[in-house]
Amino acid sequence: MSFQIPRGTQDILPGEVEKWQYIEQLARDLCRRYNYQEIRTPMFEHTELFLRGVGDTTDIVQKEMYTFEDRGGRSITLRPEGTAAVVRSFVEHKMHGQPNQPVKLYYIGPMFRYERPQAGRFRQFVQFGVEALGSNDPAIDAEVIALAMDIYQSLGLTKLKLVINSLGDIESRKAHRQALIAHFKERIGEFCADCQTRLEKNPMRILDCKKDRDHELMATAPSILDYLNESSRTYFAKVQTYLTKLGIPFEVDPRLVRGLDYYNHTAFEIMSEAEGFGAITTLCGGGRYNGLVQEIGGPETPGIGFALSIERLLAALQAEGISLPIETDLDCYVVALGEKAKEEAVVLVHALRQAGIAAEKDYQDRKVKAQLKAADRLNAQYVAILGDDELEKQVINVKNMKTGEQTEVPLASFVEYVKQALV
RNA sequence: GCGGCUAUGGCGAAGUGGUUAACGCACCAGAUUGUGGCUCUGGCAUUCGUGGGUUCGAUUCCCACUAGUCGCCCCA
Repeated sequence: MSFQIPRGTQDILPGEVEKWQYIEQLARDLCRRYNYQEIRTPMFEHTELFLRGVGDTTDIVQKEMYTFEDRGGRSITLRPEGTAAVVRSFVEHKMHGQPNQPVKLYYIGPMFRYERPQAGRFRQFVQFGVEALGSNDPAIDAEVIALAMDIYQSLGLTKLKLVINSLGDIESRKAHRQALIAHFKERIGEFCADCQTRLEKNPMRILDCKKDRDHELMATAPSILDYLNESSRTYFAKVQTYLTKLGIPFEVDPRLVRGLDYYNHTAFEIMSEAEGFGAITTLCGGGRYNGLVQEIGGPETPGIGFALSIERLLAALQAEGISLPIETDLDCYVVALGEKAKEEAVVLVHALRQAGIAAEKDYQDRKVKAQLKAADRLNAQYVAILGDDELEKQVINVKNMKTGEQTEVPLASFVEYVKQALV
């Protein structure tokens, strides 16, 4: 009997995990600069939260949730996204009453969606996301977008495309919805089955259809931008002004519609335009969700955020041929030959480690040559060789692996010597 | 949820209805009885994703399942 990892999940092994750590660290550092603080919420929540938060007409809720009943008879769901939980926590802990407004939070952790795995799509994947709650200033929209771009650019990605749109406020959306229905209604029979059901449920999504994108009615469809009321239009214009001032290039795409129900006003996506990136090009998606806090039971509070997947970020790095500056070198490898020396090596390695030096020794009872080879494989900067001869003289031979130079050092000052040499 | 392709040692990858399953990398050992990265020599799959079927005989043919992969839907 042997076991396999569950479908759509992955083990991140040494050699790969360092990249994750690097990216996570970078994201955390940037959040500090932008003054976003980490929040950690559970990996599962009451199912109802997602029904209300994400929206029960969305695909995520309708067919992608990991939902189960726990032993207490509660319906529990592994979180498919991060925003609903953050907002839940915001409301539950009454963060709207905190002195520092807006409340700026970030999270990083696994999300779960029951989907068919594909390039850049997993059943468990890691999202990094931020949420800014409590401000209606278009500047915060620009800040959130800037932070997302900053992460990608700090990693060296260049083939990026930022697409933004405004979905308007409730009033604007309503007007647009009516216009869309009127536009498509008579000839909806010429569209795909999905679009036909979308007409009544969420006509905006028709614009996002991949199958019918070339239909003549698509080009002439009423654009949300023409239905934005005064305040929505002003808001969107301001966001664009800020982005321009920040030197962030963007493209307005009136057909950008996000799949989660809670979005309004600013919506954006960052895509990779790298060659051979595959069918899924979206690296990051986000937008404003001004009604969500209330929907979750809190006071009327505006909010905006985004989420990006580390898996796709890594894929984009690979597509652009970028390798991260990851250090895994070992400082010192202690080679020992002979029983006495082996015993002493145990002590020496420990002493090195206590002094803050990354040290290793052999545990496979290998010959000197093989131990050197192991040290070489570990990219050891120095190798310290200890045999009976050295022990007798109370010295140890320290070899610089780059230059090949070897120095005889008194055992008493060995740790200090290595420490100095490494500087 | 739907469709295409794939599944052979740690990795990559040949191959055949029939006694020993190429090769490369990696790994181990030796040449070099205490010194790495080069070279040479040798070693390293009771077994070809799992289960079932066809057959005298299957890793090779068929079916199912599982998984990967690419695409659709959707999304991060």
